[in-house]
Amino acid sequence: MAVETHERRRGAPRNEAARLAILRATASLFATRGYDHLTIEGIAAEAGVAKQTIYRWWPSRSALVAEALIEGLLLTGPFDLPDTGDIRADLVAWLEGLFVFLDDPRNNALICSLVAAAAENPEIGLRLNDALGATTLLAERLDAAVAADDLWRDTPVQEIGDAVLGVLVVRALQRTPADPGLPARLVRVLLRDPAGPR
Amino acid sequence: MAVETHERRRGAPRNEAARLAILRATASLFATRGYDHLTIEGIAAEAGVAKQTIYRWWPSRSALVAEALIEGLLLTGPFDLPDTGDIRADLVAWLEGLFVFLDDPRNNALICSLVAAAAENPEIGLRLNDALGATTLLAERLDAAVAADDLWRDTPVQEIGDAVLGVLVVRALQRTPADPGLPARLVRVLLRDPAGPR
Amino acid sequence: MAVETHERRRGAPRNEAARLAILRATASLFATRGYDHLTIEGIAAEAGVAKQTIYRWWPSRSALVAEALIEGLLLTGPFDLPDTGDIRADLVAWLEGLFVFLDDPRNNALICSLVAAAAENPEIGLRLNDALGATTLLAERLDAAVAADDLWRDTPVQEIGDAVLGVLVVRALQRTPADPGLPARLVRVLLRDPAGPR
Amino acid sequence: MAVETHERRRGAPRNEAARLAILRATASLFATRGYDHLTIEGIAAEAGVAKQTIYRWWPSRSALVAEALIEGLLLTGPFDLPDTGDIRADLVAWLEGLFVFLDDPRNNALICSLVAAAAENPEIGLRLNDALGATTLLAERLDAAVAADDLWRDTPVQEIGDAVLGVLVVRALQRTPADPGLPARLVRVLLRDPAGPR
DNA sequence: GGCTAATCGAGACGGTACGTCCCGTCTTTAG
DNA sequence: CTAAAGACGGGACGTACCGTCTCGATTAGCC
Repeated sequence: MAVETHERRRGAPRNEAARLAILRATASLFATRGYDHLTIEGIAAEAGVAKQTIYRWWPSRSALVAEALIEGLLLTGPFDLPDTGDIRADLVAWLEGLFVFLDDPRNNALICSLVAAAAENPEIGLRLNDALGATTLLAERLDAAVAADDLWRDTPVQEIGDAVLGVLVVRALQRTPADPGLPARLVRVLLRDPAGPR
Repeated sequence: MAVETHERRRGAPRNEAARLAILRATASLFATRGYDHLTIEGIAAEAGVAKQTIYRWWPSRSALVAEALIEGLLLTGPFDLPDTGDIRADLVAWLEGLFVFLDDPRNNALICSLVAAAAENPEIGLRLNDALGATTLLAERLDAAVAADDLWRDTPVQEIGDAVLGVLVVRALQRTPADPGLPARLVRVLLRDPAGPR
Repeated sequence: MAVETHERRRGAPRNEAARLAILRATASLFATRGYDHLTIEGIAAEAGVAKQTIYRWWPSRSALVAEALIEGLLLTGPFDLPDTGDIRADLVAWLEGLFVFLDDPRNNALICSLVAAAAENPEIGLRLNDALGATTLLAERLDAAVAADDLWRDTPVQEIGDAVLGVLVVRALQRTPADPGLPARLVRVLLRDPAGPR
Repeated sequence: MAVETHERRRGAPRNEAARLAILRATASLFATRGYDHLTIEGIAAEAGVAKQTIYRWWPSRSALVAEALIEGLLLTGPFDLPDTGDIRADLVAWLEGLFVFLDDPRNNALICSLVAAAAENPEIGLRLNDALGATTLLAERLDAAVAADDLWRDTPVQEIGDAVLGVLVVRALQRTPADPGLPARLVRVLLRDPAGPR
């Protein structure tokens, strides 16, 4: 019978309060100052912690950001994806919400900072989908729509998710405000209705 | 007309050799060391130039990168977009080339560095399209295809370009190698053939 | 004709005010806190100077102390060596002054700190003689006394100086207060009068 | 009558093996790395002991050195003081041995390290005499010589010992190699023969 | 030709953050 | 109660760059 022997190490165990304080300080400073300007010393000071305690558990600044992102401390999402039965209308509404979010320069800067962090740490790139809901919410909804025959059977759900996230990232990097028709046009491209106009 | 308004100042004129040496040093160090690790002092040393000469003409590190990008010193492209008459096949071939490019970790790192620089400087984000050919090449080709009735009249060319660039960026940030079918699936999503299977 | 071409280096010249502020801060902190507890960061802060400015010109903490010692910022001396014609009486008086100086714990600590610094940096050891006057004052006086036939012709002046300094150092390290007869006994040993008692 | 007053505490008794390992590690690291560079963590690692075990029994780094010195782990002496009947010749020979010892830079560094430790801890200063034999050996010999009427009755034995030790310390701090005549000149100063030349 | 103004190299400077080392204390498991 | 293990807050280390500045040297236009 597989007893969990769990060979307990000697010495004081890791201080969970310190870990949380560090991640929270990371999130707070990341949001207010951006990824550049985010310093280990600043985090340590904000968290009331010695620098070495950070270096003991995280190999880099970007790893801190990745963990804070995973813990949901960086992006408050999810951005609700409505379910009215019309998959295209729902998607347009969801994208409109995202573009409104991006219109606030502070949010735009937040996304840019996340992208900068992702450029240093692949894990952040991988988690960006989840964090913005492009994977969890969108993929589930698309899968359901495919199952309900609202979309073609061979719809490449993964690629659509990447494209949505990609457009968001690219527009965030360009700091161009979205024009009102953008969400609809995007949906028209990504979920082209076969009965649509030639 | 066209009077030489350029009111000639007194004193020594700007040293073009220094300007070029600086941009070349920027490009070289950017390619080898990445955007983080790119330092003004390093560029000055590599270019055999005083720091002040850099600060005199560029406001920031990212401005240097932007100018080097514009001058075509960072990305050797363009990645040729073939023209066989079949817009979808051409696009698939072009994307395959880009994903092969991204499969080399050094190129992937280069793109990530560019994205990191873009996160600091919107101009770099705007130039990324051009640099990767997503605007110039792709948009022209799509416009031509629309004109030739190979694509719907209302095809949102701009959005497709953003989506293509976005997918490339997102996959670069995730460092995931592309599977062989990806280019075809992407083209199927973005340029859905209305005569395709339901 | 030997013109002093004095090949002038380019770049800003060394800031003499900063140099002095650093040495003065060194002296001040050395006197108040002791050699251990003397930190580069503390000196930089006290002098209102960047750390790098210190590291640019001095290789180590002990080099700072050595230069401060040479500049006469550490020991206020000289401890006057009286000249009444009686070399032995003069020496006794001088030593009494030195032992009174050592009786103050702060002065004792100062000497111990200097010895600690000398243990790291030979130059400090070499300058200790001068700083305490054991070389300049004492040696001159002894030489004069030899010339005046008040001491044997073969009196090893250098060794007497070392012995005097050595006794002071050893007693400082032991923190033993000097008993009143010590100076006289020392002089009796070092400048034994041939007509003295057997 | 020798009652065992040593009120036996509860719990595990002090681990003598650990104590010895710590002192031996102290001595080893002190000899190889010097007093600065001697760290509690280094000693603990070398001795295979927890830091707390050191802090439980010794108040400071210098106390460790003091105890290692007392246990004879730091200086291998004694440097034999020959006894040929001629006190002056014996002393010259003994001093020559000491200066030869000091001529090896590693020994010189060892003495400097001891002096640095003494600057922090008076006890080490007090033990230095014993350790170098300046007290035990020299003082006994001088006392015997006085008793045998080879030296004046009022010879200040203590001061001569301090002077010898002092000269050694000062020359060690100056890192000046001794010239061949130094021991003889020192003995001439310290044990001046009244029948000597004027 | 002298004057003024700008550029350029070199590099000193005050400052910030880096990542590492070690301090002395505390907390846990083991004996 | 001792001991090994090791986490912790703290402080200083020596280094790397930042962006600004002060130099001497050079190169133009202007009187």
